[in-house]
Amino acid sequence: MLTFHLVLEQTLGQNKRALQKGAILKAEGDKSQHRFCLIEGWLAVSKSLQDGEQQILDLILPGETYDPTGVDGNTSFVQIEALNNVVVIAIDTTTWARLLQDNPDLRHSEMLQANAAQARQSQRMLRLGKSSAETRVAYVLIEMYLRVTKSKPSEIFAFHMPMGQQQLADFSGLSSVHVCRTLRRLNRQGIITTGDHMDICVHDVPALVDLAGVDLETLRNEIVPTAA
Amino acid sequence: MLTFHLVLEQTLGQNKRALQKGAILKAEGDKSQHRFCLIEGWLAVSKSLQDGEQQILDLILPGETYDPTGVDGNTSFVQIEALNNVVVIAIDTTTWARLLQDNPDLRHSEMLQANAAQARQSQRMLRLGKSSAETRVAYVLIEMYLRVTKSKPSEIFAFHMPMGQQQLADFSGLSSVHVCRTLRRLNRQGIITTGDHMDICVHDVPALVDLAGVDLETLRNEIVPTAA
DNA sequence: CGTTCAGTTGAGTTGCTTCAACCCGTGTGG
DNA sequence: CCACACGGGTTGAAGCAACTCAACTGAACG
Repeated sequence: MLTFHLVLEQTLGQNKRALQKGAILKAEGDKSQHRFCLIEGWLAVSKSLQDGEQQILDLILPGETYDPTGVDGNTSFVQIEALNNVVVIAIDTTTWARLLQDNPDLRHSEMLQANAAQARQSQRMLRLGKSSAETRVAYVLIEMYLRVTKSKPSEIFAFHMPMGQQQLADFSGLSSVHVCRTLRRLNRQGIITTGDHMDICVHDVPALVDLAGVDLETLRNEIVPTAA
Repeated sequence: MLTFHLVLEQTLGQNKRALQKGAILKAEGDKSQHRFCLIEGWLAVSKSLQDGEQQILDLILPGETYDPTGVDGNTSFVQIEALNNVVVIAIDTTTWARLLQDNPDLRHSEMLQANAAQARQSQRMLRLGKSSAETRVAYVLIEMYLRVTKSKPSEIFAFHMPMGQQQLADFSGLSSVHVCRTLRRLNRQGIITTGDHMDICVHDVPALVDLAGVDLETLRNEIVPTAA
């Protein structure tokens, strides 16, 4: 991951773009496709039905990359939104390919990243299809907990998610009202406390892990690419 | 796709394996990872909760490939099951990498394939999170219709899915009972007819497409890699 | 001080699930 | 050849989890 930052900052620092919270990411160049490399802030990748309902497919954290290109190599079928103020580097795909070619470490780390993303998506899909609201919310909290604290000492059980309850709802496939209730219930049971604007503090990790229906270490290996 | 078959048959025909309906695919070699290339039959990639509930994440059709490798490059976090009698070729990952290296066409087609798979998964996730049972079932039917008939003349509106209602339920995130009801309703409305063991015949494509909440041609471009 | 917007809570509704019974085609053993 | 069990699909009845609608709160902001 460090490698990643260094390489990019050095070679492509000039392509850096800062975007306000709520901004929609679009490739700027006319037709050329881009891969987005996130330096700061969070992105949400989402897709929506014609009736306006949207589902957040994945969240992207600093140090990760994303390419919204569709099959036809032209249209993008997803929407990317900045959840807070972000800094991204947009690299057109041919340049990116060259970078990968030249830098085995980057190639390796990107592969791990892709595998992890796939695993996360599978986990969420499983819960979307077969789990209760409580499990879905608990799982999202655990996943984000693991991803946020991946490099930090693991005694910290508090983190911040820059998103509202509506967005958490769009991520976990629930209504915002029900997300609220569920969060409140977890609060009352003393499992977590929620602070200003999605500051999450997990008090009872085992309980939350249990609700989420996961094994913490197994999930970490599956989902967080650092370890490998 | 044809390229794909030819290349593989020629170079790796000896690794072919035939498996009975219901068999679980496992890498056979001790520790080495494999990519599975499906020649005949259908595969289901699934994941399950500890309580036994399982979600089918994707279906794999002849001509497609799948690599179940997890982040740690060791454990697989998904299960692969043969939905009917299948023939697969298992290629260990280093050989596969060499194949990709040497064969630009294969590389290209695999990239399209991967994009399409990603797009399909996004579509399903969207519906899993935000849609009614009717929409989910209709979408699955449309998706499989497009994938099955991709190369065939598009006047054929009938196809076969080698899976039971329980499996369709695991795929669409519903109970088997409700899948049954939904299918029955579509029958009564004259939109489809279901025959022996999941023979699907679509009579009113526009209606089904409408229920699924998609545009047929847009979806085809997004999901079926042949066109590009 | 009024407006706005996210979060919270209650009340009522509904879509899907669960449970259970039943049907029917297939296979199997007496 | 019949009897029987078995598994998948079908249908009804009842329950419940999550949704919608709507009202209220409180913080943020002009």
